[in-house]
Amino acid sequence: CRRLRGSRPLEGISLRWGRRDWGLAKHYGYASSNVSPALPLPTAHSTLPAPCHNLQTSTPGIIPPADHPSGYGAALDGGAAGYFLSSGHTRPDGAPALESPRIEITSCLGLYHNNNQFFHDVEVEDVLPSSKRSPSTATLSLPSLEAYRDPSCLSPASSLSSRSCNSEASSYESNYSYPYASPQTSPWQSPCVSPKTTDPEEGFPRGLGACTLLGSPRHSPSTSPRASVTEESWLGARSSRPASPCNKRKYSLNGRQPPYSPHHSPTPSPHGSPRVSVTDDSWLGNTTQYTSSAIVAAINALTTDSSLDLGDGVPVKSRKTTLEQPPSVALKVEPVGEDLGSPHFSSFQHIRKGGFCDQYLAVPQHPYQWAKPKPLSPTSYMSPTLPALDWQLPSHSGPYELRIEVQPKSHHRAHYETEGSRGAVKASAGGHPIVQLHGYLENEPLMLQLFIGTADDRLLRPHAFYQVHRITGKTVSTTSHEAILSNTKVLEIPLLPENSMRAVIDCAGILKLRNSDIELRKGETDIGRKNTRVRLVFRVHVPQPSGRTLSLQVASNPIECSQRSAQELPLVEKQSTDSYPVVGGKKMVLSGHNFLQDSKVIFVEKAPDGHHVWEMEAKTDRDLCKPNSLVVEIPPFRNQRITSPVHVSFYVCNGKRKRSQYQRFTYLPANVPIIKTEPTDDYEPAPTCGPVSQGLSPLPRPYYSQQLAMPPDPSSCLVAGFPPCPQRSTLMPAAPGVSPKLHDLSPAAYTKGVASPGHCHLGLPQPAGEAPAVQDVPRPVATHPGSPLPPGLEHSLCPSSPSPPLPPATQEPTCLQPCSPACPPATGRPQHPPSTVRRDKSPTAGPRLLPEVHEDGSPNLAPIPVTVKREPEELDQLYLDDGECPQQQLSRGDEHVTPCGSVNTSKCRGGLARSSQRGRDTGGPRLCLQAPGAGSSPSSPWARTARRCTQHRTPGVVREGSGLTSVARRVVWGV
DNA sequence: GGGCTGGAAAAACAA
DNA sequence: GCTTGTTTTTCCAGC
Repeated sequence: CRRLRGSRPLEGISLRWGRRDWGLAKHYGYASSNVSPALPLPTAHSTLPAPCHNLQTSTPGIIPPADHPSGYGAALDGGAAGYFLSSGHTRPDGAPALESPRIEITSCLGLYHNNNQFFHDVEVEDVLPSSKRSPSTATLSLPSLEAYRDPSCLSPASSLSSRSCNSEASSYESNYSYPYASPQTSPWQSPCVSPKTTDPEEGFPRGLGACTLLGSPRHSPSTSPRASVTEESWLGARSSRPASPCNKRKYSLNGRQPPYSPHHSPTPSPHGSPRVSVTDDSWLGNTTQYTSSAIVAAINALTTDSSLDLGDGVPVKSRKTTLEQPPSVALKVEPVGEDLGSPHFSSFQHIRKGGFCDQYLAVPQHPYQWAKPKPLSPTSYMSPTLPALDWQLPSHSGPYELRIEVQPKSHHRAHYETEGSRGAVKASAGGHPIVQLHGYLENEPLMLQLFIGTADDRLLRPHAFYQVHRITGKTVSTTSHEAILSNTKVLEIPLLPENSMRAVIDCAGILKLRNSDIELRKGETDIGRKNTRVRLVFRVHVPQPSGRTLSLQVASNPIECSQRSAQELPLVEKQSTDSYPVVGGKKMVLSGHNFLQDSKVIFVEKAPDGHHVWEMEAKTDRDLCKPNSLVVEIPPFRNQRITSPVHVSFYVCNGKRKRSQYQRFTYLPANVPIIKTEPTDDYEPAPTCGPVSQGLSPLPRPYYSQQLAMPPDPSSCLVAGFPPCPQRSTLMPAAPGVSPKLHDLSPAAYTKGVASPGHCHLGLPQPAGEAPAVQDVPRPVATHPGSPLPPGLEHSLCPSSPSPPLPPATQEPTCLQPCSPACPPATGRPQHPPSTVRRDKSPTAGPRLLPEVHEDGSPNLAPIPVTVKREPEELDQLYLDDGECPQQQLSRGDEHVTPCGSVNTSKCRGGLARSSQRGRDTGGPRLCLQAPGAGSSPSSPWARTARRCTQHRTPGVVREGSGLTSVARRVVWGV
């Protein structure tokens, strides 16, 4: 409230809302981010932690999931309910908590989903059990709606439906991983105070961010309503053309990390999305990422006293933005029924309110469109605790399986707001992607949700730079409806029994948001440059007899959305062979796109730590080379005496920076009978695959480094809120340092539809009918009661292991095995081999023998029997995603960065990579943090600040430009 | 006339 | 600080 009374003219805000944002705000509750610190949050404090599911997991003080019938739902409980119910409109002193204009929101759920049942309380009463009813009303103060851009600046060409709706859900990843990232992540472990996270939909994912909000001073009265005001915002309308560099996000540390509010949690509030930006080329190891995140959190806490002169070097604009604090927001929820008080419900509603993450920004929405009540309201929406969009969900559970019958094309040029639509995503063979829910025998239609997810090596989550775009017209046969969940546009498509619960996705296009716009969002740490791959993520919520909802999710194969990439980068879609004896010599046919006669195929073996152990350029048959096919001779493996399959990878290179993603390949022992596995086309994906995998893709398996690093334990696949399963604790203990990777449900799954171990867990753990899948704590496959062992499960044992038949193994071990080398050390990280090569400084020509990290035939390499490897250290490395060691991961591109593994001793050169290379890095212990900032240009204020800080060993902020190719922004703090 | 597309120039970045 | 190569974003034109 105070914020509204602050420097920013309230009138201005009103105008904005009245003009365009009103509808959205009203529906999505921008208030979330505006929670006033001053609000009486007796419960909030105690329950705030809930929002941050990650934290919950790691924080004893947080509501133990065990106490809750449902997994993450529990987390939502206290926090949400308590917060909302108690916050009310009055302050402790009895004074009205909300002095600023408020919006009375009715049936946020309904609005959110446009479900009738939630739309009106009355209806809810009549139709839904109290437990499923949402609070009748919520009162919001005018939030500091932060459109990612000024409404007036919307490109004329933009269609309403294509207007950006920013996704920020990715914060989840960080949250999720924190518990495992490092013990040092104290900030994360502390109870999250932010009520923001109470939102089930986004709460968890953004938990951190949310927490930050609440716990952060950002909510302090002084904060301006528009925390994320961009230059344009301040100055007014902007041109459709990016006003770069002004538009470039120039974060000040403050901007990202709000100061502490005495009223808030005593524990440092993690700042919004701590996630590190990762692009194809810049995927820095998770290690760094997470560590950095934790550090960021710590820094945040430290910086709250503002004693640090972080402002130096920070663009005024940035300061302006950061200094402002969002208007305080009060959310009043009036429970309709007894159950409304339940945390779940409250949480859900809260989420619907737009989550407290609106601090980031409000995306210009289509007022009327969203305001329309949705006619179809599948029961799935009745669940008050739908999982957040960045939650990793299984693709199948019990009899149900959500499957992508027809995968989308690997390329689809996304359109900008300034452009007209570029049409719906198409299927490779023409037509459009098709999704079907199997095992559902009810007559009630369900709603299929579709959103654009990430396709990098990290956990699947809404893509910050892309949004689904609803396509309409006479050519579109599938009806759809847009909704926004957690700032992520979601297309809702009915799944009708009469259509066999099958939907042709011909109504989904992809909208590209300008990098500068997204990067400017508060809390956004991802970078858009070269982050152009996405996946279509489908979700369906199946109501269970128990009244709960089972949520299934499946992601498509990666889709390259950039024009250039689509035109120039080689893409391997299929490979005729995925395994062969070490002797090599066999011809392998690669199918894909953009192959050239000069294309090179490089085989690479990586050690578990990511080091390249071996590299070999395979011979290609130029005469047979075609744009869509390439014939390559499998090179002999470096070691002809291996006793167990060795997983390697290869990629096609068309020249500098034009490399395909890694593809998997397995060398078999020379004396091992070859099992015919080709042609790939013949391969039939296992009917049931891991959770996140879509498993239907006949396509080859785009090789994702972390595919192999799938979390062995079920819990790992779960949302952060879940407590580690017994198996995990037993088999994979130690995991504070466990890499996030273990939780990663990478795209691996989608290759060949084989689920990674982790995926399997996800899929199996949730007993149908027992409780909402999303709320159930995943259990090891072996323990899963009602789930039959999914066919093809054996594949999950080692997704990366293609054909070699693997002896039957128990599911449990299977799940635990991911970290085992059996699953190839994550190898590839798309498009970065060169970096590694350079690092290795090994000869580039011909086979290279690098220091072997592991011996051939070691148990690690043996696909079976599956053994659990209890080596935390290795896990840490594994989680670096593609198996690259921290150093490697940090050394993206030409930059050589030392991993910032530890807070106090690591020597970080990330953001200062360039400076360091130029001898400006004075070295010494520093904190390496990721933080938003300005361009990475050495001459940029950020870089200068960083150098200065480094040289003087003073805190500073460095952020590599949005175009970071190697390392995300980070904060370098001289110690 | 609007939606789709393919190209490509301009601008922004990064090396 | 300048040059050059890349990548992103905006425009255009044709279907």
